[in-house]
Amino acid sequence: MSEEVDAGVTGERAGKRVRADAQRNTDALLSAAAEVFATSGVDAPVRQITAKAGVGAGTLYRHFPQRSDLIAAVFRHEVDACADAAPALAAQHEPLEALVKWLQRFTGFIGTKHGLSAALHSGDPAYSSLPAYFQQRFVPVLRALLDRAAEAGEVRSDVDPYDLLRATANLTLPAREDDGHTQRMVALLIDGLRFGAGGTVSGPGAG
Amino acid sequence: MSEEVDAGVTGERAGKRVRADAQRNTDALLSAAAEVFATSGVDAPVRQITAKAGVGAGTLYRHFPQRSDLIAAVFRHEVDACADAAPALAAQHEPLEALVKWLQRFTGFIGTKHGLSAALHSGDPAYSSLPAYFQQRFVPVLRALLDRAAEAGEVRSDVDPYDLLRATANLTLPAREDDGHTQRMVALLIDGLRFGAGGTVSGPGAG
DNA sequence: GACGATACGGAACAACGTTCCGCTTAGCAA
DNA sequence: TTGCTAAGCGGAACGTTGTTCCGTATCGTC
Repeated sequence: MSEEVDAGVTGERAGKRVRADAQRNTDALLSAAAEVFATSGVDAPVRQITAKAGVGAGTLYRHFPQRSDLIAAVFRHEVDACADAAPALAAQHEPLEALVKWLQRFTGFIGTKHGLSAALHSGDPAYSSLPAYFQQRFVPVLRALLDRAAEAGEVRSDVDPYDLLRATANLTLPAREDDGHTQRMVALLIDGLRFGAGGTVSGPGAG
Repeated sequence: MSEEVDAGVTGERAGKRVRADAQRNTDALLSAAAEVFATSGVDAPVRQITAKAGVGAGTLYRHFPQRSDLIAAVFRHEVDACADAAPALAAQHEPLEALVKWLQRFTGFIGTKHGLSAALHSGDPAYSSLPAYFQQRFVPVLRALLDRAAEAGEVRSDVDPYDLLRATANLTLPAREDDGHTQRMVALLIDGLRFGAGGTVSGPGAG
């Protein structure tokens, strides 16, 4: 799932040995960047990251020539964690409930990524690999949840998972403080999914 | 509708006479900013605007101490134009159709404002006046459309206009190219509105 | 035409992303 | 252990940005 994307970032390529200090600094940078991104967003000053990691600017640019490389590396495991949560939810809950709960989990994940949306849509080709990874991890997960709910007759079957993924992310990312707006609007989207579904129609309120 | 927001930006305050060169430069800056914003987004370098306007940096900061002042002044008439389109739509179309058509008009307006979303949600208090103006112009307009459609039994009545406004804008702004995603997702939102409404339930597809 | 108030322009400053290069250090061989 | 070499390191330095400041130019009036 991450054969090409990984190479050149973590430095654990097959044919080359990595010097110990290089690996150490890479890890320190990833750790520091994760903290700084969560605190100040992905647009945080580079020097803030290098200072926290205790390395020079040159070191950062050696390991992550593109800023997107650093961002991608930091977020990849969070993406994986969110995607991997879906099977458990599907096993524990009814189809619609599992779908709703995973979307809530997804909004929780996206909600901490301030500034990421702007970066993704900045038009800078350096960020082009990020949406691809998001997509290839999340689309199958959401498709499975949607299909299961559709087979149960609880949601309609004509909605593209990628559409719903983008829409949910777009609704979530711009929120600064959690005033319930995101949850209400995602619930509204889910009601839209249920509208006209084959199953029983009970009433609004998906969450 | 714009008593407080206007003062101090256009320079046409009541008690003070404005020097001719000051007014000339204000107009030149507004005109230049409008062009630059449309071309390079609202994050365009300040010097690009001052150069096009043929003024110094000091002149810009004198007339627009906050960057948001300039942005607000440039976009205000576009906001007004969009808001003012609602009554005509309401007069020409059925309640639900008028609501849908105005939301489409609204997405068209928002769709050209690349970078504005990031600015609005950057957390910088300097931009706090912009959402206020958007809100005070658009919320009453959308509320009227929603109320009319709700009275006709075509949509539910428990949706806050401001919520719907933000959601639609959030769905629209991040789009780089128009692949129909925004229209599909706004249609899904509208289906969510129709879900559980008092009137007849016909089937999905609001557009 | 002269005067005071107002506004102008661009140099100057601070903070940023990014590059570059002399120095350090890890890894290996003897 | 010692010495060698290539890889890697740190931070100074550069260009670009937003923003401020102040000597100078201009406007409006007498």
